[in-house]
Amino acid sequence: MDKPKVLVCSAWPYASGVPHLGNLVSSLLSGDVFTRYYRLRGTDVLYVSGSDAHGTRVEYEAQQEGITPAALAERNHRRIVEILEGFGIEFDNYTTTENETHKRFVRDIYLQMEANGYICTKVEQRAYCRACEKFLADRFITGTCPKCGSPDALGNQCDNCGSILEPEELIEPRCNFCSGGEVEFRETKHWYLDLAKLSDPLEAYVASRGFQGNVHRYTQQMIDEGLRPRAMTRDIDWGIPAPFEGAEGKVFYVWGEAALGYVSAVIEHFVGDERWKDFWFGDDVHQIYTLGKDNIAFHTLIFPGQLIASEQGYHLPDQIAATEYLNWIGGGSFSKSRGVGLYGDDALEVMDGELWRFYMLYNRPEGRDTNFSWEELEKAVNGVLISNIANLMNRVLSFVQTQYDRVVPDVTPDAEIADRLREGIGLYERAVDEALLGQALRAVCDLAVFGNEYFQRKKPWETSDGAAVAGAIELVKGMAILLLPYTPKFAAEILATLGFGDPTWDDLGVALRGRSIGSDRVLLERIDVDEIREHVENGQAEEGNGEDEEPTETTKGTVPYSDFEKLDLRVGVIRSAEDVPGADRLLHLSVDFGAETRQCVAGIKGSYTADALVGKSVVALLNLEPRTIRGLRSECMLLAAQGDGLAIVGPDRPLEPGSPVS
RNA sequence: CGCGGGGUGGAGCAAUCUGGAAGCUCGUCGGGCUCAUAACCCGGAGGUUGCCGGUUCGAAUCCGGCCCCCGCAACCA
Repeated sequence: MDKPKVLVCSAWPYASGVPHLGNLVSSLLSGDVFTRYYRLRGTDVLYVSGSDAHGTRVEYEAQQEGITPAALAERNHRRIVEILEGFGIEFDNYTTTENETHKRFVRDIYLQMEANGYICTKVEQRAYCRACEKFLADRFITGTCPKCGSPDALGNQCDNCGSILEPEELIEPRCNFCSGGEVEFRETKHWYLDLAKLSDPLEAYVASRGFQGNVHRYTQQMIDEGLRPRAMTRDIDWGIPAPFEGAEGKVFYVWGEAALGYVSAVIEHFVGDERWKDFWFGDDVHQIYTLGKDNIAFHTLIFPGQLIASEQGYHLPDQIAATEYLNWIGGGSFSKSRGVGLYGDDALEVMDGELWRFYMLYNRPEGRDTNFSWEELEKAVNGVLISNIANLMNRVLSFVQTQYDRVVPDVTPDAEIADRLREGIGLYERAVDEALLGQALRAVCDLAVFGNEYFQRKKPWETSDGAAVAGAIELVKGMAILLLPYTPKFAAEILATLGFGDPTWDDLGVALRGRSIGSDRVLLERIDVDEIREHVENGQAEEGNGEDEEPTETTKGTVPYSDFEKLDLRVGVIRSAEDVPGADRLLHLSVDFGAETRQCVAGIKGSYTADALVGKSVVALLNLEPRTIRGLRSECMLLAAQGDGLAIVGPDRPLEPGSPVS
């Protein structure tokens, strides 16, 4: 890669929430490392992304909170910007899909695609809720599965039997937005990107880029299945209005417009000036995209397809740096509602962003999914970064400071070090070229292991071996430069002490012999993982407990008795309990309340097994608004106390099922 | 038979494409050093590479079958 310009693009975080560690390492943080690396090398780099403000999820979350989608998106956008700052992730333009430049660009490019014949339309039957007066995405419909008869199949799939369904197949479909509204099917017209027509140019494009590993696999899989037109419009309110004739009231599908933000964000950055074209036309630019594996097809097929269809001659993505997943302890996906995982804002509260950067990049999921673990966090931060790397740097710096009066011995550094350093730099460069940022970082760690061994072996405190000291400090400088993209603050402090206030890649070749260095001691403090863990787990307990949003104070304020009276609390007996397939915390219970038996989906599997629950007396809230969880309708809520694990609340002597609680 | 990824000493990984003495980091046990943030260095123990079968002079690696874990499909990259 030796192009004069590099455009780095990170996948757009959804404004329906805030990014978690997995989001960060896959997209935003990886992009930041690339950007810092190429900038360090003197390349003209631009780094863009933004918050994806639109779509059903934002609309849904906003409705749950009772605010407008725009307000929710704006609030989350601001939170994301704060998180980026906390992790030291710096953009040239971090915008949102709500900006006018983007909206205008999306309309224009779609009209170009249409004019060139790459947009087709299709009239289809789509689910519509009369109560909500809107069309529903497939996964917002629940009904009875035509294959297995489970009453809780979703519009796109039945979780019970695993069948892939079409929404029309559901028996007695219901709306999930308003919890139970009747669903009917109405005809509606949608505008499609004709990927079938783009198939040949896309295959040629994919072949020309030689994508590696997972990117190649996922893309090839889609090509092999045959590319089909993909709907780019939706019948929802929140989004960018589709400009096609007859498309009034329809908006673009989020994935049909968010990626176009890679272009519009560059245009916006250069405000009216033509320089944006240097990054989007011609061959002097190399484009890198950072994302997680689920996003691959959008970046290798749909987005390039859109650019090709516009026939404007846009440069197509060169490098797709897609990671596997960073999962939570035990291997589950991050999920805010289940209280699984660690989100950007919470992470920054318990540990410095710079240390998180190191941890995430050291454990960057390349080649396979990885799991977060406290042991790994401690190992990476205390063991590798602090004890090994930072200690070596401090060891050598303070040696020169105290034993050589801050002057690097003016002798030729030991060639062994120069060789080793050159080898390490080579490994690092090749790894970054292949988007293996974790591997590149490990090359630096290996240099630190070597450095400690070398210093020990040479014993300069006994031998007064100037060449060894001069060599060691060259190694420290080299490692610090290699670390700049990863731990920018720490590396810059080391380099400043060595006299490199504004370091560049070329400083790798600048000899330190005979130079004076500063007197600062650059130390990183070791972390107390147990304490961090405790903070995180307490925080999760608070959130996982109340479905109520934003518990602002420690006390929740008072409620009038009339409000309490509204709660229909009763004693029930659990008659049956079974695991919910594929869910790690949920149990599907049948609870006897005397007059009736209700089903309940409870997130208590972590503390109770299904078998242990049968026959247990519990207290439950019966008139809580029913909710469909993982396709199963939950008709009541068990009360459970949250402390050291969960404890189900029940009567303290046996009572008739159905007895009221007050 | 939905698609994909993976199973290698206690933990996390490398080697698998291109078969040829099973390697690294951490932990553990023992020793050393004292320039450095109780850091750092050296040595030992610990694996029949998920299971079964096949190909081969030789299999972690190739082929076939089976078992298990994870992800995708819900507010997720």
